[in-house]
Amino acid sequence: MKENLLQTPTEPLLDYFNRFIPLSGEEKQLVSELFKPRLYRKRQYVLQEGDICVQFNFVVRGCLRMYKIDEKGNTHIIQFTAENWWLMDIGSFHGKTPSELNIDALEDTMVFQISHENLIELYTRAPKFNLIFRVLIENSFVSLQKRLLQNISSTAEERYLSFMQSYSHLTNRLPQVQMAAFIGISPEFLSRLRNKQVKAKS
Amino acid sequence: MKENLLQTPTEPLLDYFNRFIPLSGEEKQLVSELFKPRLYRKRQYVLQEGDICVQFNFVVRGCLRMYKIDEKGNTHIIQFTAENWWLMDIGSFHGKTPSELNIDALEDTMVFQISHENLIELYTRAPKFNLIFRVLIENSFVSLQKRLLQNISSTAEERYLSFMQSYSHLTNRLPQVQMAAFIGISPEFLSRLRNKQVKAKS
DNA sequence: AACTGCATCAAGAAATAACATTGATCTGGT
DNA sequence: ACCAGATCAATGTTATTTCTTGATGCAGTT
Repeated sequence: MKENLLQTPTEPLLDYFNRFIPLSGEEKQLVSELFKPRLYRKRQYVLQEGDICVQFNFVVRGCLRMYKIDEKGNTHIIQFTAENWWLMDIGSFHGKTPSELNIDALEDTMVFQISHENLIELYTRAPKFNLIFRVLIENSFVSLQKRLLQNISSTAEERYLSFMQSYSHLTNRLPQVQMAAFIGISPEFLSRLRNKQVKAKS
Repeated sequence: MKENLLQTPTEPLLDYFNRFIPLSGEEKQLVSELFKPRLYRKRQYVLQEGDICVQFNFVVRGCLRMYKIDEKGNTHIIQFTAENWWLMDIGSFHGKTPSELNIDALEDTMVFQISHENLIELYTRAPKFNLIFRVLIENSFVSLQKRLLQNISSTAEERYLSFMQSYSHLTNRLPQVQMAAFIGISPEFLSRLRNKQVKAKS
């Protein structure tokens, strides 16, 4: 019957920032005030197509996915986000426009969220965060570009191998259907690829 | 990979109102405009402690539960809501104050929701709904009172038996853990009670 | 025309998670 | 000392999710 949770202080988040640049007491205080904890359960939507993305999310534990569903009903995963990473639909968040993407939880997931409004306040009252978030975005940008390149230049098998390398921390946590939707192949074909790998090794 | 849904018209809701008091075409129109369909999957939150309850929910199919988690982490279920019933945290809804309660789905559940704002509009443009919702609330109030009385005056076994009677339509649909949390006993003890009943009958 | 790289569909198998039962032991109130 | 009920741990039982496999199809190569 224990279903309690959510009573968590902002520590993991503060630790995260601190590893970036040490924060002053005041800044910590600000973070604690402006970020709100929230629990999403497996399969729960964090953002649904058509809604405006109004929260910037930091995952404390669990795992989220951001994806698009095409006209045929197929799911294409843009990003997995597990512990100590950020996620939102930047376009929708900054443009305040309806999102074409969905975000939902692959596991029970605890996040800290900051609203657009509060983020602006954070920037104003502690300009240091401009730097922090700039670096964050730059990192994300780089890995996005890398992935794009990967994608347009490789076969399914190559993409699979590369995924296994880059996401080694997630590969035994994610269902294969989800990996397939990330790599861009059918789950059945992924199953066959893995099979082949195993056989090749013996 | 098909994850589409939600294309339902407002019919079940209109039927429901119609059985109460026949609606005019205009009123039907209003209902269709102001209530929005929404699908919650099993275990998804409809309302989370600390949020303001901004929607009045009518369950079309599936089942919701409203509950409180106490300091020890124990869950106490206030209400189950299945087909053709209403659910929300009235206090939070009207007072626009953060709720102390949670609502989540015990099955995949389809609801029609009306926001506070739109409900006011509904009352203004079709005063007949004042009557309808008054009667609704009165009914709920009566059964709540009944339950309270039950609760303070009976042993676990009596409460169990009474539950089985009053909720006969739900008893083979709800997991026993949930019934236990409603009746206010441990799931183990509920299991023993049932066992006893079975034996008593033979 | 045949071959390669993938998709789709359907059916089972395997793994995991949710739920239920049972025994043992404990507790607070009569 | 007894009763109503809790708690803990182990085990059994379903369901649900995930994975694999075979059959078949199709669009581009070769």
